Amino acid sequence: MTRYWLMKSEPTCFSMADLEKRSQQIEPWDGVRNYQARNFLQAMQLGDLAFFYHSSCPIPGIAGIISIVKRAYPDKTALDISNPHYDPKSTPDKPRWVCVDVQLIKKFKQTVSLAQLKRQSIFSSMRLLQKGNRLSVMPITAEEWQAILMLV
DNA sequence: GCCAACGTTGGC
DNA sequence: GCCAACGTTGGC
Repeated sequence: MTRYWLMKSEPTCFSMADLEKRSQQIEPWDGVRNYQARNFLQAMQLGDLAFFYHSSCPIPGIAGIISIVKRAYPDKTALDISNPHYDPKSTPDKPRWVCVDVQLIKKFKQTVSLAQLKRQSIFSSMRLLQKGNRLSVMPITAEEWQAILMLV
């Protein structure tokens, strides 16, 4: 059974438009440095779908749909001392962080904005809208997924 | 730039 | 194990 997720990225760092330009429109989703988010990455199955969310930008919101095309594997950026996400506590023997590969499925013509989601009470229970929520990877229910697609 | 909320660190 | 201090996230 397909499961649904939401994955955040700051577009100045990596955007939907960036993914669109990649070879085969596939990219490792790396740099996650939060244990709860990491555990969600590890739970992802091939073919799971996710919303690509743009954060910390003029119009925060969902920019499109991506698919998990490679299950969790060690995140090499944690071992690279020159990488901003370098973590000295992660080692090749005991990698602490993981990434998955994602592939572009659909880029929305217009972002489904956070403001739009907030306008409808059906979304108020979403983890994304909970006060103080900062998780960069989170599950979405099938109902939430379908309801958001109606806004595209 | 501000600030609330959260996670992590480290002293005790 | 507690908790204050600090760094980060992310909307506004």
